[in-house]
Amino acid sequence: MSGGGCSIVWFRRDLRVEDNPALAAGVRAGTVYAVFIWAPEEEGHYYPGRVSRWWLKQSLAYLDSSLRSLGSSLITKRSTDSVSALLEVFKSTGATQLFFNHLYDPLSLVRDYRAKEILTAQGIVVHSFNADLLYEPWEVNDAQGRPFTTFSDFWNRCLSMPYDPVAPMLPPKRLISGDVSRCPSDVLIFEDESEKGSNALLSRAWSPGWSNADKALTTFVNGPLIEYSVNRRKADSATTSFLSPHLHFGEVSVRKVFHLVRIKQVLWANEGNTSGEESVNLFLKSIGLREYSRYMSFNHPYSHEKPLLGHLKFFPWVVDVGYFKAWRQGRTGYPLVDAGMRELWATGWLHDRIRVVVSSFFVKVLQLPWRWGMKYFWDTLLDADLESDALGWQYISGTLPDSREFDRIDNPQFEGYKFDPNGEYVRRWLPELARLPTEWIHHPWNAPESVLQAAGIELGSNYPLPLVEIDAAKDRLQAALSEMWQQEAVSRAAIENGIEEGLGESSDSPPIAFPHDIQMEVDHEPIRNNNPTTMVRRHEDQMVPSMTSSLVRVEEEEPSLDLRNSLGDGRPEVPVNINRIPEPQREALNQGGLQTIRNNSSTPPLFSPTLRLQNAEDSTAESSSSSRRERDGGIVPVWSPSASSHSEQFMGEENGLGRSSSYFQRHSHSQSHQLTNWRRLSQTGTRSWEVEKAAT
DNA sequence: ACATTCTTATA
DNA sequence: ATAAGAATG
Repeated sequence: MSGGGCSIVWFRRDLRVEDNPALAAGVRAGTVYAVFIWAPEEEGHYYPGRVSRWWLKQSLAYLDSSLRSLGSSLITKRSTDSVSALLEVFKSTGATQLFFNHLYDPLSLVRDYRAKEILTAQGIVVHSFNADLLYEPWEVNDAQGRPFTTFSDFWNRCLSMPYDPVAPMLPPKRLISGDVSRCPSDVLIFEDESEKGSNALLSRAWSPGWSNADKALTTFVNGPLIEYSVNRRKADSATTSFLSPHLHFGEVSVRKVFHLVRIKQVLWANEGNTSGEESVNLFLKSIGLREYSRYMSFNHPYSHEKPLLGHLKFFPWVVDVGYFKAWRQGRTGYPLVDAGMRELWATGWLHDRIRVVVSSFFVKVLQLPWRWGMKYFWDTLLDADLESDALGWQYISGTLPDSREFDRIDNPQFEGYKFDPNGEYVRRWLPELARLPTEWIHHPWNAPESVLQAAGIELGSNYPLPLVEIDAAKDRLQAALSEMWQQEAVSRAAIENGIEEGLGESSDSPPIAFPHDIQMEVDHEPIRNNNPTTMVRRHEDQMVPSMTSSLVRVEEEEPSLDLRNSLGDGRPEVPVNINRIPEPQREALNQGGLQTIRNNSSTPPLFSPTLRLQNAEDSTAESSSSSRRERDGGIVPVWSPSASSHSEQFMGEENGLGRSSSYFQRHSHSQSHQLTNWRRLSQTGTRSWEVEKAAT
C-alpha cells in the first residue's frame, strides 16, 4: 500500500494485536496511531459495572504493552462523545484514514455509523472489519435470504456455510508509529476509591489481557475441552473455558478459538474418540450462542430492552423490590439459587448452568421483570455482555421463538440434585448450610428439626425459608397467565372495535383502550399467597430500575414506583445520561444513510435491516455479493434505531397480536412446534390464532 | 423381537 | 413438559 497514509486504528472491544484486521490494515496502510476512547456515558443505562471496568483497565494495559513492543503505544482519550474525540485525534495527528472493527450492540451500530458519516464528510477514509464473529450477521441467511429466527437453524447454517470462517492472522511484526507526542493521552479512571478494595480480590482469580487469554485458551483446549460433554453440568468444577470475559473485550479472537478447537475435533474424530468430538460440538455451540447474540442484536436491535415476541405483553409481572433484593443477596431460601447469587456477588462469575437456574427462578418463581435481572447481571458480571445477556434472559423468559416454554417452572431443588449432587457448591457459598448433610442440602425446609439443630441451622433466622413455595409459584403463574389472556382478549376486542370505528376517525382515540393502560402506575393488586411483602403486579414489562443511583431516570419509569431508595447496595454511581438517540438523528440515519455512503465508489453498500425488510430480494443479493469484499474493510454495518426497523418480523409491542400473527404466519411451516407452544400459552380464548391457522 | 420404563437434552 | 433414544424385561 502507499506509504504516505497516516491512520488511526480505533480500538474498542478488540483489545489484541493478533488477528486484528483493523490493526493489520492500518499497518499495511502506513503510519499508525492506536487509539482507545473511554466514553462510558455513551452507554447510558448500560454504564459498565465495577468488575467489568476493572477488567477493561488491565486489558488496556496489556494492549499498550504489546503495542509498545511493536514500536508504538496506545493513545487513550477520555470523552463523553467518541466521535468528537475521534475528530480531535484526527486534527492533532493529521491522519487521513480510520480503521476499526465492527460491533453489533445497538449503541455501537448507531455510533459507528455516525462516526463514519461525519468522518467521511471531513474527507477521512473509513475502513471497518469483522473481528468479532465467524460470519457477519448479514452473511447468514435462510434459503429465502431472510435472517434465521431460531438458534439451531442459524447455527446449522453457520456450520455448513460454503466458505469457512476467515483463518486467524498473525500479529504484525512491526508497526510504524505516528508521533504520539502530537496527541497526548488522557489518564483514564476506571475505579473509584470505594471500589479498590473489592477489586483487589479479583486479581487473585482472574488475569485479563490478551496473553492471559491465550493461556486460558491453550489450557482449556489441551485440558478440560475433551471432557466438556461430561463435565459441563457440574456447577462447581473448573471445566468451562473461562474465556467469556476475554472474548467480550476481544482479547482473543473467536476465529482463533474456533480453528484451534476444530483441529482438536478432527484429531479426536480420527482417534475414534466420540465423546471428545461431541465435547467440541457442545463447546462450539456455546460459541455459536455468542454469535447468535450478535446476530439477534443486529437484526433486532431492541432485543436488550424489548421482548422479541409479544405474547407476554399483558403478563402481570410481579413488581416487588423485596423479592428482587432477596434474590440479589442470595436469600431466597433455595440453596442452589442462593449459592449462585452469592458467588456472583463475591466473584463476578457464575457457571452457565447456574445462570440459567438463577434467572429461571427469577422469572418463573418470583415472576419479576426479566430486565431487572438482566441489569443486575450487567452490573455484576465480569463478562457482562449486552448481546449475550439479552439473548439469555429472553430465552429464559420465553420471548424468543425457540425459548423454553413459559409455562414451565424449574425446581431449584431438583436442579440441585443434578448440578450439585454432593452439595459442595452450596456448602462453599452458603457457609450457614455447610454442616447440613447432603440428603437435605437442597431442601433444608424438609429436614427434621434434629438434623437442622445439629447443623446449627434455624430456618427463618440464619437461613431463610423459601421465599415462594414452588407449588404456590405454579398456581400464581397459572393465575397470572389467565389474567394475561383476559387482558389480551380485552385488548383484542378493543383493537377490533378500534378498526371498525377507525374508518372514520382513526387517530383520535388510542388503539388500545383498557383501564390498565391509563392506570398502569397505580395498578396495585393484592397477591394471593403467604408472603409478607406487599406485592404489586403490573401489566407491562418495565424499564430496569436504577440500582445504584438516585439520578438515573428512564422515560418509562413510574413516579409512583420508587425503586431507587430501596436498592442501594453501596455500588458505584451510574451517570445520568440515558442512551436515547435524539429523534432528528434517527431520522437522519434512516433517510440519508444509504445514499451518503453509496456515493463513495470504493465503499460497498450499507447493510440495514430496515432496508432488507423493505426490499428483501435486492438487499439480499447485495449482501451475499459483498460479503467477500467486506473483508477488505469496505462495509460498515449500519443499523438505525428507528421505530420502523424495530423487530419487524417479530411482534411489536405496540401492535401486539396483530403483528404476532403475521410473524407466525410467515414462519409457521418451519416452526410448527413453536407454534404449538405458543398456542398452549394462548389457549384461552385466543381466537386470532385459529384465524391465522385457517388462513395459512 | 417387542413393549415398557428410564434417561437425557432442551437456546 | 416432552420427545427421542437407551436400557430393560
